[in-house]
Amino acid sequence: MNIGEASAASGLPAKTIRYYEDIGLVRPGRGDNGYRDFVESDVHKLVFVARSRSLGFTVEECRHLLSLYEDRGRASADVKAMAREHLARIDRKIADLEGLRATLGALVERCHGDDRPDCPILERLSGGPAA
Amino acid sequence: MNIGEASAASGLPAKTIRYYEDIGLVRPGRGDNGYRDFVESDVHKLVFVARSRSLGFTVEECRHLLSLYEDRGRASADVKAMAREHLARIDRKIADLEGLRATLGALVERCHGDDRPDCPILERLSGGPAA
DNA sequence: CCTTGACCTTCCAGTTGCTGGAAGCCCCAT
DNA sequence: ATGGGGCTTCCAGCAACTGGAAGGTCAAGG
Repeated sequence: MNIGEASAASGLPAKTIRYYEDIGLVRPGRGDNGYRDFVESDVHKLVFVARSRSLGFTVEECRHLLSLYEDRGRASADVKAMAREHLARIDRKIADLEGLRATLGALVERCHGDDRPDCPILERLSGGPAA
Repeated sequence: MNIGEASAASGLPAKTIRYYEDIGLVRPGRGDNGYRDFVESDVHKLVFVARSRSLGFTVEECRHLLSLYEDRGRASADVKAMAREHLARIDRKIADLEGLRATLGALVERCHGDDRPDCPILERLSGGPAA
């Protein structure tokens, strides 16, 4: 199948699929006309990568997960370890964002937000105590 | 003062300060030797930008905040609106991450993580119902 | 047979926000 | 004058695509 169908089947833009080929995530065959030719297993891989990406794994992690997936004898412990690491990253990110949210939220609350020029947000950014 | 001192005073790497000059966030003067010459107000701006960035504003937003800050007659409503928008973005991001966390956390829980090859995480990535 | 339009190809550039490194001045102390 | 820092510029690269230009291919309609 052509890249357009592969795109429809996987939900990934054609551009992205070409990019994934560039970096060696998929290796579709080629027809006589030079068009890429995707078989079922290629599409399967694309879906796998799309799902992994949507869970926030980096492309390199996807590559790794893919290789684990294709290694029929691999241990699930490897996968679990990666997933756990990723989970920890997510938790850190959430914590960071919640800190931000608290700080910024407090500033927004204190800003009266009318047409007067004094503004606690700018004051804090400019010179107030950090954090 | 030289870029090194400005860096120490603002907490930003010299490289970053040069970059900020490149994109027009600061415009330090120059000495006869070609060295950048930062005055107090330049450092002040750098600190302002550093704080805004650390609150997660994009560089373009920092530029905007800076111009609002320098406009003595601006309305605090403008600032508040930007901050609120940013707050909404943060909230969306947190929600996304929490969704991820839930999905991935559930998968990790269900993965026994030993040396057997079957793994619910890979199964989900490969073909299970999409989140 | 020719044209039209959709689809495919490659390659180059741009995005965001820096960061690293190379090559080459400059300044100060010994 | 020599050494070691600090300063300058410019070029490249990170992630993960995305947009666009220039051109080849294919199927349908007239």
